[in-house]
Amino acid sequence: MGMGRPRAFDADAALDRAMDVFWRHGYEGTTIAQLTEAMSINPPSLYAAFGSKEGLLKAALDRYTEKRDAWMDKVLNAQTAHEVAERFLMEHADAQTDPANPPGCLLVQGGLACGTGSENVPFELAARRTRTEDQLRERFVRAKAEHDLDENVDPTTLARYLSAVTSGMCVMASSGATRETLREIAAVSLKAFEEQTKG
Amino acid sequence: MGMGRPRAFDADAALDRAMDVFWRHGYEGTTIAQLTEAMSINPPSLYAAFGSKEGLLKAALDRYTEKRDAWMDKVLNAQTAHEVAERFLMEHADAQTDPANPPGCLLVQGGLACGTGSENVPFELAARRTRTEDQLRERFVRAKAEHDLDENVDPTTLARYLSAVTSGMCVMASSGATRETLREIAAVSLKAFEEQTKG
DNA sequence: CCACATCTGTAGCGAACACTACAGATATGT
DNA sequence: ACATATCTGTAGTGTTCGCTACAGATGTGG
Repeated sequence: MGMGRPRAFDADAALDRAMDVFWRHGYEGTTIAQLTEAMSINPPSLYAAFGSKEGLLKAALDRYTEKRDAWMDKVLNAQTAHEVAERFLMEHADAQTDPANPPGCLLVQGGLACGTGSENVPFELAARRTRTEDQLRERFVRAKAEHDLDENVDPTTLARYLSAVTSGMCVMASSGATRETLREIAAVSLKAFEEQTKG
Repeated sequence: MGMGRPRAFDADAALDRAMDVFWRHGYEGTTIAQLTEAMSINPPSLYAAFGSKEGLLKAALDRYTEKRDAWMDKVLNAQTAHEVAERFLMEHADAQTDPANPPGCLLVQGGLACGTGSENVPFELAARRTRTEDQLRERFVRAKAEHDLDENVDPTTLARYLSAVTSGMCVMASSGATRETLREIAAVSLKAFEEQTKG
């Protein structure tokens, strides 16, 4: 018994293309026709590989998360909590205005509110955002253990604050905010972080 | 010559219903069927009154902006710039978690990224967000003239920062953040504001 | 070289979409 | 009371949506 005809396209490259479309148009604003064209495959290939439109999104999100984890490693490996916050904010400002990608972040532009039948999509995106928040919190917990952060600092609050600011930057990036504008916001936020970690 | 049969529904009440649907499902996630059911009218009445789905959204946004302006007046009439920022942040935390409305804010949940043919929608929402930002900036310009804010403070930066934070709060509200969580974020942001206005 | 398993491309499926034609209802102005 | 103008409800329109049946292509294992 044979093993069948091999796939004629690279799944990861195709996912990168799909990611871009979802990112630019949101989940519900994206059509299968746009996806198949961007991925240079036909619908049956898409459905054989990913199951459904939502399955494709999840696969794209998995790939997005992979890349993001690698990126977060760089951020989290900074020496101090302050430097973690600084890198996190500034790298976000740059990433969200990187001309190689659509503005903002897939986890926000992908869809905050969806229609009946796609209720799972905002939930899925939120779970990935929470992941980042958790990674930050864990890092700040460690910083407390290392006496890098003060005793009375709440890692959860810090992580939530940074997460909120970068999500807000996504919204502004989607309406054309420049890299400089986002960096300005990041700089102000960093001062808040400093102030918070002193008190 | 007669003036025709009068409209049998209240347009403003219908707009409030439409607003809720757009807010909860986003522009593209909302169907005409959902709208007509929520508004308790039939499609021809909707189209006679508002022209199109996008026309209805704009009318709903106009009504939303009206209410928001009244709300912003209360905020902007605070005595000091610091109190303006405090009210703005805290009222946002409360409004975005008001059980009477869907979580977040129509201007964000409505749709950051839309499909081909609806490119105008994110633009329209962004314009309304910019309006709020402009109102804040003008208020901070005044605060500078009144020597309430220091000479070297940039009103644009302050307004952008507050706008970014509240937009970020919208994202978090959409994934179930509680009022207390948002207030915590608002409190941290306010410290940033204080720090920024000192330096 | 052959049986088989899987992929590819064409072509199109039913359902849901935004939107509207039309006929009847209900007001106004004279 | 009557002509007119606009609204309402029913019942659709054409289009696009996500998705798939099917036949031919292309590989593997024996």
